[in-house]
Amino acid sequence: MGRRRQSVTIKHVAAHAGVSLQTVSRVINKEPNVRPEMMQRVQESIAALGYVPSIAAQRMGGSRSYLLLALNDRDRTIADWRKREGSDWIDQMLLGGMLTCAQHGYRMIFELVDTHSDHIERELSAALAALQPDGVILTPPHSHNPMITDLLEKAGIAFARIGSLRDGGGFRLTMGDEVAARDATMHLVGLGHRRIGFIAGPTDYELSHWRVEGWRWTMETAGLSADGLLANGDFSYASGIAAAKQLIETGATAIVASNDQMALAAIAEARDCGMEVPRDLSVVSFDDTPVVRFHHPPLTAIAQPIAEVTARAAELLITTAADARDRAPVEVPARLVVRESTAAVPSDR
Amino acid sequence: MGRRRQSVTIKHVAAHAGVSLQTVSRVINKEPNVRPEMMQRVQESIAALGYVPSIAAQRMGGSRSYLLLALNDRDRTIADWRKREGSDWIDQMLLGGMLTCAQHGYRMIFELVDTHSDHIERELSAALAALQPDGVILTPPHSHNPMITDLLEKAGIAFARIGSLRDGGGFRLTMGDEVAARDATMHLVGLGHRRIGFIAGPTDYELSHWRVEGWRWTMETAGLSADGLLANGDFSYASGIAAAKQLIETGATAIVASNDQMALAAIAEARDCGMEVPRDLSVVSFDDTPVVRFHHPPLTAIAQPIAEVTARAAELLITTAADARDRAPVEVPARLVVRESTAAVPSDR
DNA sequence: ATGAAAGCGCTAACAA
DNA sequence: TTGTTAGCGCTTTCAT
Repeated sequence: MGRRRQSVTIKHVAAHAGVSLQTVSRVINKEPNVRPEMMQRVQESIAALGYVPSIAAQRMGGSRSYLLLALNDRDRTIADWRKREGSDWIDQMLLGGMLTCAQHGYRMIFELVDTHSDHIERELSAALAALQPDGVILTPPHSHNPMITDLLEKAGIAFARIGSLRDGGGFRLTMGDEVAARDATMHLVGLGHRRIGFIAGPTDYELSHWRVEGWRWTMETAGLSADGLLANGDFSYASGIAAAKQLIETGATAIVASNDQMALAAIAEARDCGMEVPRDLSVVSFDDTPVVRFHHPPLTAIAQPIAEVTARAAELLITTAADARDRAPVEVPARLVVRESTAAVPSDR
Repeated sequence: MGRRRQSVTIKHVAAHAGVSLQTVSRVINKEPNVRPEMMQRVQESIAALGYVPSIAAQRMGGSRSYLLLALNDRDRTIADWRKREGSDWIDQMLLGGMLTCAQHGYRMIFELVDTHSDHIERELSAALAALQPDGVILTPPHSHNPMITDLLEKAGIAFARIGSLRDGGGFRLTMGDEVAARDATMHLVGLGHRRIGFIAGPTDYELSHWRVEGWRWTMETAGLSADGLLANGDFSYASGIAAAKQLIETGATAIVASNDQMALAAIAEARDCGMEVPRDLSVVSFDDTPVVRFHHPPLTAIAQPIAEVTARAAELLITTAADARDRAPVEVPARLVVRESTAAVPSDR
C-alpha cells in the first residue's frame, strides 16, 4: 500500500501565496481578520494548486472533523435490505443528508449500530472515537435510547433525534405523526366511514403512540366510537395480517395502517375474506415507500418527508451553535397523498 | 463547538501498560517483534480503557485510513432517489460494502461524483484529498471513465471497477451480463418463442453491449433471426415505451429489456396495444429491483448480485497487496428468476 | 524485542 | 491584521 502523503498541503499554498500557514488556515475557515486582498491572493493559490484540506489533519488540529454520522438500527436495516421490499428510507436519508452536508463542506457517514445489544456503548464509542464526527443523526429506535443519548451528551457531541420528543438532549425532529394520522382518518371520515380501524406500530416507537393519538382524537371529534377498532402491529407484514383480520371481523370499513407493509397485508387479508379494495374496504398507509405506488390499486398514503427531515437535522447540527441547543422540536409535516385504495363507504354498511 | 479531544489515547494505554507508545502501536497494527506477554498486557490495557484508535491520527501518521470510498454517478443517483421508483441498487451496494468493510475494521463512505462535468477531476481530487481512502469502488459509468481511472492510478490509490472490462487498471468485476442475457433469451427460446426482441441499454455502458451480445449469440445458436428485433433504450421508462412499440410492431412475441423500468414500460405499452402479459407477450427484465416483484404480474427477471459484487470489490481492495493487481476479472454471476411475465408462445403466432 | 525522536497537515494560542 | 509556536494522536524512522 505504501505511504501516500498529501500532494499539496497548506504549506504549498502558503509558499505560493507568500503568506504564513495561519493566514491560509484563516482563509480556509472563513475566519475574520484577513484583508480582502490577502484572502483573494490565498484563494487564487488554492485554486491554482488545486488544494483541498485533509479532514484528517483538520481533525487533528483540534477543530471540526466535518463529518456527520447517521446512525441506524443494524438489525432492522440489514433485514430490510435483505428482504428487498422496496423501502427507500435509507435512500431518502442519504438524499437529504448528503446533499445538505455537501452544501456546507461536510460529509455524511452512514453507520449501523445495534440497539438491543448490551455492547452498544462499546460499539458506539468505537465509532465516535474512530470517526470523531461533529454531529450524529439518530433515527428510531435509537432516538430515544438513553444509552445512546447519554453517551453522546457526555461526549459533548451534538446530535439530532428524529422521531422522538422525550427528554434526552439534542435536537428533536418529527414528521408531525399525530397530525398526519388525523389527516388520514379525517380523509376516511370525509368519505363517510364510521368504523375506521387503526393498526398501530410497535409500542417502543414513540411515533406509534402519536399516530394512535391522531386517529383516536379524530374519531372522538367526529363523534365516532373507537371501540375494538385499534389493533396492534409491529410493522411486519405478518402482524398486519393478524391485525387486519381482527379489524375486519369487528366490521371496519376502513383501515389506517402505521406502515406500508401492514397496509399491504391488510389488503391481502381483505382479499382473502372476499373483499375488494377500495370497494369493500378503504386502506390508508403510512410511509409511502415506492411499492405502494406500484401496487394495484395504488395506495392512499401518508408520505413521510424523510429526506427533508434528515436535511433539517444535518443543517441544525452544522449551523447551530452549542448554546442554542434544546430548542423547541422541529416539525417537518408529512402529507396525505390520495390514490386509489380509499373510496366512499358502501351504502349498505 | 469547542475542541473535543480524544478521551483515551495511545499514551494512556502506554502508561497503563507500562510500555512505550511504540509497543502499543505495534500491538494495534499486529506487527511482529512483540513478546506474547507484552502483547497480552497491552491488549488488557486497551480493553480496560476502552481505547479505540483515531483514524484521523492513524492517517496522519502515514498509515492506512481504513476508509473505502464507493463512488456513484451523482445525477443518476439523485434522480433515482427523487423519482422513488424503488430501485435499491444503492441499498444493495451498502449492504455488501458496509458489512464486508466492517469485517475488516474498515468503513465504507458513499459519495456522489458527476460523470459528465468537466470539473470532475477537481471534484474527485477533493474527495480523495479530504478523505484519503485506501481504496475506491467504481460503478458504471465511472468504471470506464479514463479521467477517473487515470487520476486514481496516478494517485496510487487502489480501485475496483464494477461493470467494466476495459483496460484502465484496478480490479475488474462483472455480474456476467452476457451469460445472463443468454439465460434470459434461452428461457424464452425454451418456451417456444422465435421472435425475441431485445431492448438495449445506453451505449456508453459496457454492459449494454455485453447483454446485447448474449442475446444475439443465443438467437444465432438457436437458429433464429435477430433482424429488426434489437431496439435501443437508455434505461428510462420513456425509452422503453418507444422501444417496445417498435418491437411489438415487428411482431415480437417476447422481449428482454436491459433494465426493470424499460421492462415495465414494455408491459404498459403491450397493454396499450391490447396485449396481455404473458399471454400475448413474454417479458424478461434485468436488475430485479423490488418493484418487479410487486408488479402485476410479477416479472421474470435477471437478478443482479449487487451486494455480492460490491462485497467482493471491497474485499479485493482491503486484502489484496498492491503487487497482485491487474488480475483476471472477477465474475459474480447474475441469475434468472422465473416469475409470471413469461409463458409459452401463443399457438397462433 | 523495545524505545526515543521526528514529523504527518492542520489549528489554537500567543505574540508582534 | 499577520506570523510564530506548540501541539493534536499516531506511525514511521532509527537507535538501543
